[in-house]
Amino acid sequence: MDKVHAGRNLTQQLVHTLGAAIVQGDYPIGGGLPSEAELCEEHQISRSATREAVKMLTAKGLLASRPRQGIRVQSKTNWNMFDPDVLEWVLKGTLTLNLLKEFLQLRLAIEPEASALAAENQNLELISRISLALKRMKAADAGLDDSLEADIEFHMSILMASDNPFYQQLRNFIDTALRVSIRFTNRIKGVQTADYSAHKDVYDAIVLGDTEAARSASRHLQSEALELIKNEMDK
Amino acid sequence: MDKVHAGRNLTQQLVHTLGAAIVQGDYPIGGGLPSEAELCEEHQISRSATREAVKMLTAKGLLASRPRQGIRVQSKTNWNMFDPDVLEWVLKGTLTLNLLKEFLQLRLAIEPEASALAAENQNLELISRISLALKRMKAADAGLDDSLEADIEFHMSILMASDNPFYQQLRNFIDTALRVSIRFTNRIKGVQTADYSAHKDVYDAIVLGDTEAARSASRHLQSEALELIKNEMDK
DNA sequence: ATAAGCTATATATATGATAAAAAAACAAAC
DNA sequence: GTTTGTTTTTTTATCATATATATAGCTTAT
Repeated sequence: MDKVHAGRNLTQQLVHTLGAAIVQGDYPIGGGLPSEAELCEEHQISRSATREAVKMLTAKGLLASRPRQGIRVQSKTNWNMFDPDVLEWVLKGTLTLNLLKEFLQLRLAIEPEASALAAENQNLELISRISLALKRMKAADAGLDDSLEADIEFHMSILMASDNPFYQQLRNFIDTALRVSIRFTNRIKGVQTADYSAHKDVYDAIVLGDTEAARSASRHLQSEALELIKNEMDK
Repeated sequence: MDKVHAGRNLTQQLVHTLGAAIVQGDYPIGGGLPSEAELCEEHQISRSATREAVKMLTAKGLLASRPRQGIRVQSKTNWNMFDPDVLEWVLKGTLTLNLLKEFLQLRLAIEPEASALAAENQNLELISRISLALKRMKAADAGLDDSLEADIEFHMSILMASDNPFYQQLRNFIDTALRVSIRFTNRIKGVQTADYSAHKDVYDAIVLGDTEAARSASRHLQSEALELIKNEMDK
């Protein structure tokens, strides 16, 4: 069995194989994929499984199919970039400094506002999770915990504390992106441990209920990372 | 033929019927849907069509299915809220002032930053589209164009001008949400025509390349709408 | 009591046949 | 010669049925 797809059923295997291939540009946008029958041939699976995979990719905005016209790759503007699968394919397939920059430009919008909401709402239970994540970061500095996991946990708990389902839904999105892009950012500079105090600033502002300070501390944290990438791109 | 679903094939009809029903809470979260076979019975369609619909809803994060366990509704945190279909079902099915507030809290993060990026990038071709939308808004004030369409076009063109694929991808999302929620916001106060000058402020700052002014003008525009909702909720 | 094995039942997969849709080729009318 | 209407053809869409596989719950051996 294909180790990459272990644990998945045939349909899901094909979804991931095709999804990654499409995003990587193996099939021309607007142009056609192999026909249903040819896909069965190529991948040696039944029409049911093939059709179900195509339908799932259609649901994610990557494909469209019509009789006589075949299966076509949709234009990029139709791709559900916020679908964790699609995002993962995009990041793994075409990760560049420029894409990383664009991702950070989005976080620069999201996280400061989420922090501000967290400060405003004062949901103590959700805020305590931020505190725990911060402790994990400190422990990671001392080599007692995983730095990446602690960092992710911190940012996830902020999104949760916003108490807004739209921000909360972005957890999967940011989680996926952080995991994929971390090797990139870490390679550039000693990012992982240097910014504990910057993270603490965000937490402190949230605990105090200082909306404006939370927004600004979080913005500071994000824009530093963004500047790092921009500098790297200028080289 | 069911007029609501005209023009769609059977699979897509079932996707929308089930999607709307799930989001509205017709089926218990975590609990089960009718079995595959029962769904065929109920909707009088074949297993292929039924399975393909279930797979599409699975791709959107609403369902999960396993042998012997059946088809289950996923918890809300797994729903791809940024999928235009899901968003439409959520907004149409459960639109409340609170949900509208949460949506505006997200726009408050996105649009100011998109405006800032637009000002920074100075992509003249994309910026000219904002100008056209603004002209349409003015025309709409004089009854010569559709107010809602012009307003949507304005906000879409700003997202495009950000020149960032993640922001651009939010076009579908914000487009859907604006269309559904407009009857709500219009009902509250004379929102539609009053804010031409506020929109123009955003455009002017972008044209001048004044990043900070663009952010702040856009933020002002969004937060006014948010305050309106909050006041309404306090009544 | 616990773990290995069995059973029942749901989805997963395979395959054949038919329907419907739409592009392309063709024919007719003007 | 261009337009308009019709037929052809190809592809997906749908249906029906058979088989495989996975798993929750039960059974049984130890």
